[in-house]
Amino acid sequence: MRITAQEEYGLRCLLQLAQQPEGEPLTVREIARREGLSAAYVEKLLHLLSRAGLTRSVRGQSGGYCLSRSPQQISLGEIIRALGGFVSDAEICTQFTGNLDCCVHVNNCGIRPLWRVAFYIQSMLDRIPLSALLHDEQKVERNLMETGRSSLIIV
Amino acid sequence: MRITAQEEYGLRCLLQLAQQPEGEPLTVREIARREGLSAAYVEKLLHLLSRAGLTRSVRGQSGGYCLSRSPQQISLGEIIRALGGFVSDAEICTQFTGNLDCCVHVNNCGIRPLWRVAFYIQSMLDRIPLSALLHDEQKVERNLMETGRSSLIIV
DNA sequence: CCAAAACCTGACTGATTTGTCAAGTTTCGC
DNA sequence: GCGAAACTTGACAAATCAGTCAGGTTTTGG
Repeated sequence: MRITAQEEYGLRCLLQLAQQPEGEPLTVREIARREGLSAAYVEKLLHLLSRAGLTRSVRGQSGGYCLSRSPQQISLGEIIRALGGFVSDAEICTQFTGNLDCCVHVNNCGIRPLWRVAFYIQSMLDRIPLSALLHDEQKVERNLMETGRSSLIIV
Repeated sequence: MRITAQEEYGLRCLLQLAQQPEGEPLTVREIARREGLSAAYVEKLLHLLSRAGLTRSVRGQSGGYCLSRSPQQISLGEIIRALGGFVSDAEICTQFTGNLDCCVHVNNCGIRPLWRVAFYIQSMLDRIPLSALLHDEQKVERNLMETGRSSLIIV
């Protein structure tokens, strides 16, 4: 249960784009410079994010990448999923690697409640917009810790 | 952001031990049989859990493994940490793999709020005891979904 | 006392994930 | 046009993780 490198760096790239004035693309090279990553890696991450519909590329000499929606309209959940993401409901108990043909606990699976916890976490992240991370740190943290489950949207 | 195989299978082993009558050890071979895993793998997992203080081994001919505390006193957070776990606060921004000497955003790091989200998730799991997963599935799910953040302890 | 049953441990292999490289294609300024 | 600057893409190498193996040590029943 950890945030992968790909998720972290992909999110950093998006945060750079989110700070950009609307409609002005940022080049891969510039993002790479600002984040201290290789241009090749940033390209790979942005390509992943573009395929997921979160970013838009502008080709040609004065091209670069933009967010395809405003930071308010992109959730952390979407981003995490685009970058390698959560296991989906359909995969549960089908990806079993043990040496039985199927999950031993088909009927009242002891592990399934754990998946429910995972989905709960996911739904929490679905309600936090990218814009929430742009604000001042203390404010974000305060909001996150004080608000209850149903008001996790930080804005 | 995914639950690793090690976390899932380790938790399964613990759930087997949790179903055992107090003080009666369960052998690795029996757990392996019930979960459809290899004995070698179960040994590895239980060894990890023992080093974290969650299980206790009894050597010798009629030995096996027990939980070292009751299922009520072991939290999912502890288990996940024992099995490979969360990044800890101290590691943040020191494990940066980019080509700059340190994190570009030292002062008001755009990524740190994401870590806060991770810690929030962790504190949520710290409040869910292993015993919560022993109950009937529907009940667990209902409890999880209906209760607010401050009452996530399912019992 | 000794053999069987159990745990203990570190090395090893295969699979997956990370991150790089290289050779494209597209666009635009001049 | 044409070359520079940008995105596109697939193959690849390195690092990490999952799971196995082999050879221990400890305990106990007979």
